[in-house]
Amino acid sequence: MSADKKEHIILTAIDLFATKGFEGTSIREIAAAANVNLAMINYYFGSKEKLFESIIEYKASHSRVALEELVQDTSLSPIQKIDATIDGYIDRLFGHRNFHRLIQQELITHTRTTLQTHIVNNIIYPNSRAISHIIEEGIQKGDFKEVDPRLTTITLVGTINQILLSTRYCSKMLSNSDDPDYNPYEDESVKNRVRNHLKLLLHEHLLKK
Amino acid sequence: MSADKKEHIILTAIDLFATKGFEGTSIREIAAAANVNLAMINYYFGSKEKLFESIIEYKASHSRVALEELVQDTSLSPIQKIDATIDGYIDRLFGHRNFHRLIQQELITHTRTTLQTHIVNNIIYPNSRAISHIIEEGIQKGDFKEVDPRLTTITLVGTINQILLSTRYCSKMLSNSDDPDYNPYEDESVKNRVRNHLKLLLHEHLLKK
Amino acid sequence: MSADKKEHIILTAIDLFATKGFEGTSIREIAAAANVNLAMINYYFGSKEKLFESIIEYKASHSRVALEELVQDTSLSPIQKIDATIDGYIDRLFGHRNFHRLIQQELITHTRTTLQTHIVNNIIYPNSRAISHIIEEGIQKGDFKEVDPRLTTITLVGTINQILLSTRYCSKMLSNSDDPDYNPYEDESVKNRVRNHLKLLLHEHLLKK
Amino acid sequence: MSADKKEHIILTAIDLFATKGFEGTSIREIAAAANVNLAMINYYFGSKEKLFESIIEYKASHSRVALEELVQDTSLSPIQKIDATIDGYIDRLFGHRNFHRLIQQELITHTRTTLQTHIVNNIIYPNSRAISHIIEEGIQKGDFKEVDPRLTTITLVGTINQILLSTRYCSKMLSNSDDPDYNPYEDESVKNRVRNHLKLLLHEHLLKK
DNA sequence: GATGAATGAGTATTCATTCAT
DNA sequence: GATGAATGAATACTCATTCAT
Repeated sequence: MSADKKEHIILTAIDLFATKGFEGTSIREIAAAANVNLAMINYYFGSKEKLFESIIEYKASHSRVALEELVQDTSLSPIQKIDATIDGYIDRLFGHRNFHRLIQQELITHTRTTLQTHIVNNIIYPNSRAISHIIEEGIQKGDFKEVDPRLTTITLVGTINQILLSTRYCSKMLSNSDDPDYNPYEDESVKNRVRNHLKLLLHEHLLKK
Repeated sequence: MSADKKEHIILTAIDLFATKGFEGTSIREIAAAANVNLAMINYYFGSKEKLFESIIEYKASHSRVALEELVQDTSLSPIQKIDATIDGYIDRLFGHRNFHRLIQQELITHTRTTLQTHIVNNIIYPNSRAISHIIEEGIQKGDFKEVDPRLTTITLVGTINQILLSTRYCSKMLSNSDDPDYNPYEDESVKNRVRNHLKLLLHEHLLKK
Repeated sequence: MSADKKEHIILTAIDLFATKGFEGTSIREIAAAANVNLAMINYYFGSKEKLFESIIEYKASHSRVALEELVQDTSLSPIQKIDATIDGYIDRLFGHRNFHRLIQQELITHTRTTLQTHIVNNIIYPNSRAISHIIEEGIQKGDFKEVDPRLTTITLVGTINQILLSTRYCSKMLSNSDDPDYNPYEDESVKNRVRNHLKLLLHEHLLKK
Repeated sequence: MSADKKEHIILTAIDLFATKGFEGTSIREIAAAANVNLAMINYYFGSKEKLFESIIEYKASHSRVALEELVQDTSLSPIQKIDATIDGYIDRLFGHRNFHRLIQQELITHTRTTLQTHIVNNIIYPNSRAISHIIEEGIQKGDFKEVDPRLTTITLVGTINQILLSTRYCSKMLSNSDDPDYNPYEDESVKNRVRNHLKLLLHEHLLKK
């Protein structure tokens, strides 16, 4: 099968899984939505579960986070790294919100434990730890106050996740909108507002006066 | 059927739905786990979906949030209300984390739109709005800075949600533990740490110097 | 489900499995032939494999062989026991030839090893050993010659099995018939011929002159 | 395709079919085990069923039984022919037991009727009839008693078949062994024992005193 | 001639739900 | 009111086979 077709199936599956959940999506639906033969999905991915794993793998390799490099960049001050992290996170997660929701769902439930361990150990935790390292570096350098680096990281990540959690909730909270067609994640003013809020919040929390 | 039995089924279902997702849980499993007849669940709740709605309803009525009252309490200052909110949220959500995860799952996915609208409109949004009101009150009174009340609310709620998201992630982040049997949510030191972090964070963010 | 219906399914399945093999028979076919709902078979037997096991169990309990008693019967001489065994075997196996073929198929193939072990250890081997015991008793008593008891048993059992193996082969060999509708197993003259042959053969082989 | 490759596929298929049955074996498995392309099997043999037929054909032509010649050999007495038959059968069938089991399976079940007819008419029955002819010749010559030639043949063939039926049964009966790795068919002492038993048995049965 | 890719029809099994009692 | 039995529709998956290259 062409790599294109494989990618097409994966992208289709991400949207469906994100929208209806893993168990709530049948490979029939995926096949229909991707306009490919039902048997081919099993033929090429092996099983529904392996398709899921392929999605994780695909995304992990295609949207590799630049956080590690950021941590080791010596040309930036800690607070500049925090700002860059906020900007990068918002751009990336808002853009890939369906995949992000997929991951969130997988983390909430306790089925497929080994896959979950993989996601935490190789995707989620490394990112969070990188942010924590930046904060620890700032503390060490004397730029930042003696905050709780892990919980500060969780606040940063959690704020964005809370926004991405539900379109409906986000629309109501940030735009007072009940319009089901309004997409707050592609509204630049919303993104800017989130960026400013997080930067303000973390500057106050981290920087010594 | 006795109300007790009904409650028993609901509590059993919450745990299963939270752990395996709505579509990932069969009413057979619920019947077996609750030790009741399979047909009885349909007989009393009507359908699997209606059982889900009953869970929402039951929880909404049994753990009604005291936030509305808090907002209107004139004996407390805004920052005292914020502190009380943090304490209350942590206690309540950590204690009912399975139901909370259930709600989160429902919000992430887009199936059962009307139920989701119900949850957002009647449970999640009112709570968030109440917190926002407290912040707005603090701004109006001149106690708080001119922050973004909605996003500050989202930070408060999102931080706790991020912690509740995944036991595994939480254990690694807050206790450096890979032990699958360790339950961070019943570790008082973890709860205290979260409380202190959030209060420090929000005091800095909200209070004028 | 009524025991009758369960039995009906089992009897239908025996015929189909015997005719088309285990993997060659679908539970769809069984359901159709037994005129029951497809899902009910899985509902009551658990799986196709468990249905197979139920067949074994059912037959084992319904056609318990009287061989053990025969062995310990002190009123009969060893050669009388051999004759009784021949008569009993022919009647029973000719009558239940489809179940018998089922067992044979299961023994030839090496799938479902544990079930096969069960069949050999609990059904086939005990019967053969009982016959061997009779022969050993005859040798010990001085009635029989010093033959190989195990191989003599195999000859007895193998002769009958060879006849039951294939209707077509049996018809050609014993009746010179190519008529596909002719059933040699319900032809009394065939049964008699087999009985006489086996008795003559074994008398010569076993009895001292 | 080279004849070698074709033969390789056939030999691989014999083992798989014998072990797991015709319907229990997929051509995918055969392709994988023979290390050839899946499509090639269909391409060269036409279909799974035709592959089966090719196996029959291949074996029939490669292990053509010398029985016909034996019958017409005038230099041997009837009892010498019987002895030669016993020796030849044991050697050949023990050596090709997988192919033999394949044939047995095909005879037990009633699927593929025309193929079965072919096997009976062209392979099994001619062999059995040849043996019967030897016996009839012995009777005619006055060497043998007036036994039932057909049933005596069945006893000869049936005894060997019963031994070949199941490794497990054979091991338990002839070696009191439960060791799954023990192969009684390559144990020379077992073969000798069978030879001696059959010769003794048939000499007594056939030869006039 | 040989084969990777594709597919329609099939498999066993599980599901939520209904119904007769 | 309560429940064992039953069922139609769906599930993931596998199959032998075909076909374009």
